[in-house]
Order: sequence, then structure tokens, then C-alpha cells
Amino acid sequence: MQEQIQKILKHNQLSVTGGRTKILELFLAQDDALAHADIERKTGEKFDRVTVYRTLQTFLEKGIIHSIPTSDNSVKYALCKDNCSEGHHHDHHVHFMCSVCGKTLCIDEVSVPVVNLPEGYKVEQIQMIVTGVCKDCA
Amino acid sequence: MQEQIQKILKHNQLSVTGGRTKILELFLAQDDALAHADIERKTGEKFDRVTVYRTLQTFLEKGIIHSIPTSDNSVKYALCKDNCSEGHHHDHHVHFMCSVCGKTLCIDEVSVPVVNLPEGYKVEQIQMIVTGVCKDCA
DNA sequence: TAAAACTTGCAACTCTGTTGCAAGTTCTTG
DNA sequence: CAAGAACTTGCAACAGAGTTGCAAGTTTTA
Ligand SMILES: [Mn+2]
Ligand SMILES: [Mn+2]
Ligand SMILES: [Zn+2]
Ligand SMILES: [Zn+2]
Repeated sequence: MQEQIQKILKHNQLSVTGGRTKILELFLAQDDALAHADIERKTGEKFDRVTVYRTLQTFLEKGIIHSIPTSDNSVKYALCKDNCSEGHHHDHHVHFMCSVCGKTLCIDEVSVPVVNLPEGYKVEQIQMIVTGVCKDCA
Repeated sequence: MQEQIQKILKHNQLSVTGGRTKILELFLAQDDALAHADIERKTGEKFDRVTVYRTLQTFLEKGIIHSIPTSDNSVKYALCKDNCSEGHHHDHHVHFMCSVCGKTLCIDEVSVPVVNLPEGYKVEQIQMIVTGVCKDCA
């Protein structure tokens, strides 16, 4: 895992630091999306809030992670599977929020369907957020 | 318009007050969704921030308005066209955010498409947020 | 019209996110 | 490998969004 982490950071021209390594480790070990607060909690308050904010910001810019707008309007983050870059993601999957366990999941198997808007609208990006009960909570 | 406003408020067992009337008036006169800040600005600082928060909260609870999670993670609000109630909206339309003018619009003509998730997921609600260029900015 | 029920504004507070800066760490290059 | 350049971090201070309790004001009911 440490090797993979180094590879990801170097590939994105980022210096390998304790904070970045730890946070990337969390993402790799997690199957659901993480909120800023989850990360602060899981790092055991080992890093300053500001460092966590800046690290997430950096990872977003490099396309290492993507942000997920949740229906309750908090932000969550998840790893990008492909080689994305900021504003240029090519993993256009559906996001799922479980109303029982609260987990937010990337449903990689399902692409966001195309939708036809009325004449005159130019579509650039589509986001789909499904709420319901996940596999584990069923 | 004042009659319509009174009717809506009374129908939802809400007392008719200056703040509620004014805010509902704003929604009725507007074709795009409003953020909290828009409302504060448009009421000309005539009402306390807290009153605006509480009024939006009340309107949400009664199903007079619905909230729209935007992709930049701010919240906007728009009138419900049908008789909705909190958590029981039956106007499942697509939302559009224009990247030029910044307007957020309810596209009533387009329903959110059904999507098939993998085995085991139970779908309760689907939200679709389309980003692009609107009719007026094309 | 008076009392009951509800709404409002204010002050105080929490929570989230941002910025400038100095100290510390990582990277580069000879 | 060492020294300096480049970058990252923590801290303090701050700004903005949202919440709460409470007393004063308004609306509703009867
Ligand atoms: Mn995702
Ligand atoms: Mn809408
Ligand atoms: Zn679940
Ligand atoms: Zn536009």
C-alpha cells in the first residue's frame, strides 16, 4: 500500500508527506466516501484541520479524488478510479446515499443516463444522486 | 398575488406575517431558484437573518418549497408546483445550473429517468443536476 | 377585545472554511 | 550526502453560515 501511495503522489508531482500519505491511505482503505470530519476523526487529530483542508484541495486539483454533492448538502470525497484531472473526470458514475447507515457510495457499474433537455439548453455535466437502502442494510 | 399568498399560507396553517408574505412573493416572482443570500439581499435587509432561516425552514417543512443541492454545494430553494409535503415531493424534475449566468432552474418538462442499480439496492429517491449553458445564455 | 398561540429580533454561540506567516520538511542538484 | 531552493505545515486570526434561548411583538381565536 505504501508503495502505491508514493506512486500516486509522485505521479501527480506532489511531495510525499506524512499528512498526504495518511489521508490517501484512508481513502484506499475505505469503500465509501469520506467527509472532511471523517478524515479528521480517523487521523486521530494528528494533523491540523487546515492541513486536511489543504490536502483535500490539492487532491481535488490533481484529480486524485472527486467531490460528491450529497442531498443533505454536505460534501464527501472519494478516490477517482481512472486518471482524472480537475474538471476532467471520466468516471461518470451514479452516487448512492444509504438512508440507514449514512454511507455514500460510488456505483461504478452504473453510468449516469443521458437526458434530453428542452431546445436551447447545452448540457456540460450531469450528476445523479440516488438515495435509498444499500446492499448491507437491506 | 397577495390573495394567492394568503391562500398558500392559510392552506398550510401558517399565520400570515410580513416576512412570510414578502419571501413567498419573491419566490412567486422569480423564475429561478433562490439562495438564502439572494433572499436577504432582495428583502433589502428588512428582516433579520434568523427570520429568513426560520421562514425557509418552515416552508420546507410544509412542502411549499424544495431545496436543490447544487454541484458547488450551496443550497438553493424553489417553489413546489404541486401540493408537496416535507419528504413527499411529487415533482421529480431535473435541475439545471447555468455555468454562465449562475441561475438554477427547475426543468419541469423533464422527469428524472429511472436507473437500475445492482442487485440489493433499494431506490427511494433520485436527484439529477445538470450543469451547462441555459437558453438565455446560449 | 383579551388571552392564547405563534413569530420575530437580538445576542451569543458553534461549526466550517480561509488566509498570512514563520517554522519545519522534502526535494533537487552538485 | 549536504546545502539551498521549493514546498508543506501549524498556528492564530478571521469571515461566513447556521442555530438557539429568550423577551418583546404580532397574529389568531373565541
Ligand atoms: Mn464517485
Ligand atoms: Mn425544482
Ligand atoms: Zn446502508
Ligand atoms: Zn444562463
